[in-house]
Amino acid sequence: MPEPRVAVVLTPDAPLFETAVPLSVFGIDRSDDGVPRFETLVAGASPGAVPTTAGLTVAAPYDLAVLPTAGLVIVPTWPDPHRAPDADLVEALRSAYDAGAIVLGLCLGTFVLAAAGLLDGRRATTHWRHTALLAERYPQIEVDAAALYVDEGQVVTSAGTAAGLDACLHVVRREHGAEAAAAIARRMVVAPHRAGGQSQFIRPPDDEAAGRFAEVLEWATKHLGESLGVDDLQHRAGLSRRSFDRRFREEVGTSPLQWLLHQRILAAQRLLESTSLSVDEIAGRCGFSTAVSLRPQFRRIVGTSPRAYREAFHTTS
DNA sequence: CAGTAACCCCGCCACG
DNA sequence: AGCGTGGCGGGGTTAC
Repeated sequence: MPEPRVAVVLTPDAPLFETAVPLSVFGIDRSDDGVPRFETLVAGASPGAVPTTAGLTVAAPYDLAVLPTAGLVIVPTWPDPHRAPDADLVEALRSAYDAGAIVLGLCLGTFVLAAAGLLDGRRATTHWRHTALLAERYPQIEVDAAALYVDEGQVVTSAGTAAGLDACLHVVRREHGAEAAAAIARRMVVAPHRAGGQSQFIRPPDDEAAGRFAEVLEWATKHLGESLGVDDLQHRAGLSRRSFDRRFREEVGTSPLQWLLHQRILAAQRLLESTSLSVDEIAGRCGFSTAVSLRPQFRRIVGTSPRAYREAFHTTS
């Protein structure tokens, strides 16, 4: 099987962070973690070197001709929502779409997709500062200002900056499975599921079962202190134990207990960062019976002891 | 650290 | 045949 080809558009006056987000997800070889390798091509929207918002200048090795050859095309940003995208970018995007490519617009990249007509009659989102402008200029788009990202199948759009990361991971998950997405998230050291909960997620409307699953996960993160077991989650999901285990791995990319342990450790890290509670107290609040049971898990997942973590956090920031 | 009890979780397979 | 479900077994992991 050939490596899936991903094209990332380098836009004029590129905001560096937004451009780097999809490259960090797709452009790094993590095949040693079981993640598929992507052939990631950076395509310049205009020839030559491009200045970035970070003050440095970058050059793209490819041009817009590669867009129609890619299976996934990402427009990470656009410099200014009032500025109309160039005709050749719009055209390249359209032919990529017509060739069957998935098109992903992050942040203001949504405006480029809109200009290409790819969002007509669909739901979409963009950076919260410009959702009103998007809705005003494109009344045929159903703008969802509350969504982190919106999945319309062949077209996916995300809200500002960091939500682009969620959208990229979502596409990996959809196309290559939760296990691959979880592995990437782990390597990038981001939470595979936003701490804020699943309520921000806009899922495909037909995905009822997955929505129920998400509800259970959100409930679990709010009751970590009650030392829930896997059977508590299973019971709430209303599935048999066997089906719950199976579905959990498909949906989340890890086993229920391992997920729970990760959530507990994440909670412990937050408390270590933001409070001066004793490790014992923190252990209790995160669902460990004592600090004794917290410590080995903390070391396994974070790599240090709770105390060392707290100290390092406060001296680094 | 060591021992034991409890729990997890995934292959296997029968069932609808 | 194909597909999702769920009981069972038990090696492996985790809790105390």
